[in-house]
Formats: sequence, structure tokens, C-alpha cells
Amino acid sequence: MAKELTEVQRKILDYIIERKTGIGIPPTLAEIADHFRYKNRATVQQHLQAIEKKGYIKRNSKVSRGIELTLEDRYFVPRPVLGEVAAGNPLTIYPDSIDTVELPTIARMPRDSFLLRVKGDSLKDAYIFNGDIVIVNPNIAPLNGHIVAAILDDAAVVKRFIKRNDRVELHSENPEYKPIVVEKTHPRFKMVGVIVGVYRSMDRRVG
Amino acid sequence: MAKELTEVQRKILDYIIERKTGIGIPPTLAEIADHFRYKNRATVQQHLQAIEKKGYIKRNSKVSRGIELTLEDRYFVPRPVLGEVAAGNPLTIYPDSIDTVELPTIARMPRDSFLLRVKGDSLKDAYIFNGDIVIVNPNIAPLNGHIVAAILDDAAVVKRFIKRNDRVELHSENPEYKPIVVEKTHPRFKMVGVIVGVYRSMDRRVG
DNA sequence: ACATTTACCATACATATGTATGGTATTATG
DNA sequence: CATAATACCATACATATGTATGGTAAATGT
Repeated sequence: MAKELTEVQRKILDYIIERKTGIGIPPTLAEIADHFRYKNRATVQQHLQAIEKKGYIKRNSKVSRGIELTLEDRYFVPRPVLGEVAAGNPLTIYPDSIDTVELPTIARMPRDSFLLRVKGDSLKDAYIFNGDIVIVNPNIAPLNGHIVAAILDDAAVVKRFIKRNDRVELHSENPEYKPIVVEKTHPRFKMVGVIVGVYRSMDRRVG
Repeated sequence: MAKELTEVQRKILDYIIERKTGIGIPPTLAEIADHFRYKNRATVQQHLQAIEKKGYIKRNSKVSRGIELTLEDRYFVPRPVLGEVAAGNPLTIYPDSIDTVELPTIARMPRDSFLLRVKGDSLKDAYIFNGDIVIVNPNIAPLNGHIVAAILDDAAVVKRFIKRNDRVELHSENPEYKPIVVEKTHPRFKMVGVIVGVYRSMDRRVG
């Protein structure tokens, strides 16, 4: 591995990683050239050779899009975590990622979703624990029964969503707690998104 | 979406899904043809057209490996579940999948891993609950501290793995339980794999 | 001063890849 | 029976793609 990449090489490698972990398809030489406004694929070719020589990628010759990342531990893909959520505290979503989780390669994440790391055990009634990663999709309309993340009176809540006529009820998983009833026009109620999944990496807890 | 796929079309779609979610690179027509021992790319081409017509994929014409899954737009990718695990009962891994979970598109799953659905709440000390999906990788050597799935005396256990000299200890998450000590030559001990993650789909619990 | 590395461009070439068209055989369906 | 749908093969073609070679310019090091 060893050798350092130049700035240009680094940017090209970043683009390849972005393509592989994001869209899922590694780019062709032409696409890389296009992205960096090179007029020629040969330029890219030479950069790739340099990057390969330094050990950061491996190339399957003759195979289209045949760029492999040697960095990638193969089983995990780095993903940005956009914020933290803890019931009782304000939910903060930072513009840039605060951290990176390495998620196992199950499938790809919906493009518009983001990840939040759960702090504290206050959500344990929903079987969500400290350190878990919740996958939040802000762009789908919550249906009855969905678990949603929302901001209510400056506090983040993760509850089951039930809509009845003109009002919204937020139910806790624990039947002892009474549901929170929110009038539709409640000024301090803001839906963040629907929680589509929870992921917990076991590797993180090695100790 | 509607229309049903034929058996051959289904297999080809499965292969595409496997390639996209596994290796990460969608196959070319030639690679599909090769995999199914077709002597001709045109055969594949026609199947893809049929699959596209039925709405399961979208194709970027002229772009190599330009197969998109429209399933994906639904944010979920079907994945086979190979068995069920419940502490106290034998672990059964069926040769064919017993079920299919639709996993949200987080990243890609390691090729050699498989999924097990957890039955019962007997693993709740490890924060794993009924209905959760555990991702098991059978091909990596467990390190100290890893959560592993193993068969011991015909019962499946999910425990923390600790190796000391010549013996293996399986610790429960609950400190009240004493560790199980397994001599290395224990005839009825069989490691199944390392649990690399837990996933729970919230959509499943709507109701 | 000279060699080396890096960063680009142009041109040429082999083949990988998607596409188009036409054909055969089998099976289901009205 | 006629018709359509399915499942394959063969051949041909345009172009997308990776590769090879040679060249220019600037920065860096010895």
C-alpha cells in the first residue's frame, strides 16, 4: 500500500469510491474523463496505472468498469452518519457527517435516506439501543403503524405513527405510556422521516 | 409492475440482483450468457427485454452493465433467508431459502454471508429480538469478542466468543450466566459463523 | 544541466458490449 | 388448427471501452 497519492490521483480515487459505494457501478475511463473534463481517456488510463502501481486499486484488464478497490475491506462500506438522536434531547442533523459507520454490504441505501446514531437507551421500548444506527427516509409519507422520527417541542421522539382524521397520534412501544396527540397544525411538530430500518454492527462491540 | 416473471426470467433477475448486491457490478450480457451457458448474447438480450417489459428492471441503452433494478426504487432488495435460529433449539439451515426478506438498500452484503431469522426472544441479552435478521459470515475466523453462532449439543447458541489457549469460551451477554467452556476437540461443537450484524426492518411491524 | 515524475493531449487499434434481424423448436391457449 | 409466447441459436453491425504509443509542458530533484 505504502506510497502516497498525488492530489489528482486522490480525487480520482475518491470519485471511484463514490461511484462504487453510491450508485453502485464503477465508472468507465470515459466517464471519469468526462467527470474531470479530460478530453482523453488515455489521461485517465495513466492515472489509474499510477494509482494501481501504488496499490490502491486493482484492475481487471479488458473488463469494462473492472476497477476493484483494494482498500475496501470488502465486507464493509463506509457510510456517513449525519447526526445523533436521543429521546429527550433536540435532534441535530449536521450538514456534514459527524462520523462514519462501516455498514455490511447488504444492499444499497436509498439515495435520499440518511443515518442517525442513537444515543442512550431511552428508545429501548422500540428495541433500539445505544449505538444503533437507524436508517431514516425523509421523503416517504408515513403510514399508520410506521415508526417515525419527529421533533416535538424541541425534543426528538421516535414513536409509532397513527393518523386519525385530523390529528396525529404518536404511540410509544410501551403500552404504559399514553399516546401523544398532536393536532395537525401543532406549531412545534415537525416530521423528520420514517425509520425504515435499524442496523447494529457486531464488530463494533468487540472488547 | 404487475406481470409475473417466467422461471427463466426469474433466475436471470436473481442473478442480476446477486451481482448487484454481491460483487457490486451488474453483469454484461456476455457474462449472463456465460453464467447460464447460453451460446449467445442475443438470448440474454431478449430475456432482458421481457423482464424490462414486465417492469422489473430498467436498462440504460448503450451503457455497459447499465441494468438498473426498479425494485430498488422501492428501497428494498429481496434477499434469501437461509434458516431460523432459536437458542435452545437446533439450528436448521435449509439448502434453499425458506423465505425472503426485503432489506433496505444500505450497502452490499458479503457474498459468502447468509441471513438467519431469529425466533423467540431468548437472545434478548444480546439485544437481538424475535424477527430480527442476523447476518452470518461463515468464512471469517472469529476473534476474541466476536458474537458467533455455533451449534453445541444440537442446540444453536449465539454467544460472545473468547479463545484462551486451547479452549474456547462462549460468554453470554448476561453476566449472571456462567460462560460455556468448550474443549477444542469437543465432538459436538461446530462453529457456524461470525455474526457481523443485525438488521431489523421497521416496515415489517406495521399493523 | 539533466533525469524523473506528474499532468495532460492526440491518434490508432483490438475487442468488449449492446443491438438488430431472422430463424427453429416447444408449449400453451383460444 | 391457428396464434402467441417462450426459449434458444446464428450472424452482422455500430460503438463503447480499454489499451498502446508518442508527444508537450511544468514541477522537482540531483
